[in-house]
Amino acid sequence: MNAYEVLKERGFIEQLTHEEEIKELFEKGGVTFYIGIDPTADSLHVGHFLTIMAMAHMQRCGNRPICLMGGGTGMIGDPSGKADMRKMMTVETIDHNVNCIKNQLSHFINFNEGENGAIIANNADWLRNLNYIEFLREVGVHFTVNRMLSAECFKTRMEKEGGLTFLEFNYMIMQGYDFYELNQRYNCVLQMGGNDQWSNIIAGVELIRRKAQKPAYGMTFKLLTNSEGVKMGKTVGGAVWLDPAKTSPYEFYQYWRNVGDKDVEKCLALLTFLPMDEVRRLGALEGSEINQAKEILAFELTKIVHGEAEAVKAQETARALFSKGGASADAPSTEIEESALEGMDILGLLTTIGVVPSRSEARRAVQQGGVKLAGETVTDIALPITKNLFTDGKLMVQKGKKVFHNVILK
RNA sequence: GGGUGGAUUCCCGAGCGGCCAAAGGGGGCAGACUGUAAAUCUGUUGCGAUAGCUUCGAAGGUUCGAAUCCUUCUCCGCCCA
Repeated sequence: MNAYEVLKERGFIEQLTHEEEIKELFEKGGVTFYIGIDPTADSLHVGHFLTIMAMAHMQRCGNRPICLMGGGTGMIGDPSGKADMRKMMTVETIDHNVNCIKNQLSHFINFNEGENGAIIANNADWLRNLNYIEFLREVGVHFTVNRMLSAECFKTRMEKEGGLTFLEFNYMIMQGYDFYELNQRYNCVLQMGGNDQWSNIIAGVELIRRKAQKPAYGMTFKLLTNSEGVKMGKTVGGAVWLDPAKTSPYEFYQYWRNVGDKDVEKCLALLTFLPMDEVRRLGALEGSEINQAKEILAFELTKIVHGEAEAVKAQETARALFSKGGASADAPSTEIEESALEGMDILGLLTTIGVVPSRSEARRAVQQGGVKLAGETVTDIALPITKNLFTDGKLMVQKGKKVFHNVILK
């Protein structure tokens, strides 16, 4: 199967600039393509992961990926689909983030020397030293404001009150220029990205075609949304990160274990390497059977991101906590000095281990019957925490149905 | 630069000088029902020990009393140039 067929079958593709030509291109293989990543944080998150999977599939089919770090464009901030202007980032933060992300990428993409070993590029290399006048003459001439204004990606910002600054308006041209540079340097002919990148991608395709008189193509992926159309990979606490220090493998596993029934098949197809026959079989499971599919999804995905050992651990922990009344040594845990128990009540315990943010909230949880110690529901909001509640120096605290926390006595 | 409107608790959004910790919705949390799903229903949603304390862009002021009135400042929208 060539890359086009793989991506098509798994449901990645949203839009293509030149469908037939792209198909032909992929049949031949050996395509150099790029995906841009903005260094807005020091870790990648689930949103990026979808594009990384696409990149991995592409590479497996014999194409050469370029990961373009937005060290230069990051200084502007992509306004696509954003309701508000982004905070400006300092060069130091951007460079720091670029390094962290580079490191993470190497877990998923093969950067070894070789025919289709991936390349890391950073647009800071050519964008930060641009000369304004020169740039306007060389690149600016190829864009009409009329056309830019009609771009979908500015739409929200044109209608919203905050407006669109000139700085951000230029983002599209910058990204278009990136594609041109990569085309010149590496003969990169295809840009891929999330569907929110469509306008930016077209800008590059058109620039190359006009300025260099060479073919160039673009492809966008479906955004990872759930059946209600809400972007996935977001929790109240923020994004679901790939960095285990930001989102622990257990939390990561649990996020996928809890996806909605309707989203399982899509996630399996897009986020794992399981063969499509298997994906379809799992997605067709009905009723409580679908839980098997969710376990597999969570396991496979955790395995890709955090490695097999962590995935096994997360799965075992989850099984133990949810089936056997909740005892697992690998649950999230906090160590407490024995002396700290002095005068501590249940509310104090809940806040110190961080399962609730305040004593008020802890009280509510207890009053509503949502707190269990070692499987026993707590009814007394003033319950003192003493050593004899612990078994072998451990106490399993449960808040609600899904939050488990081990307290370990030191 | 001129005119004008606005800034309210996580978000949107009501708010008569006292009955406002502040309506309503969303979201969150907890409970019931379940399959660690969805939908639904119930409760809850500033901090705190009941007391009490600190909130309504910021700082002052008027008043027994202010989110509500006045002054200055900051930010933002709209209109005109």
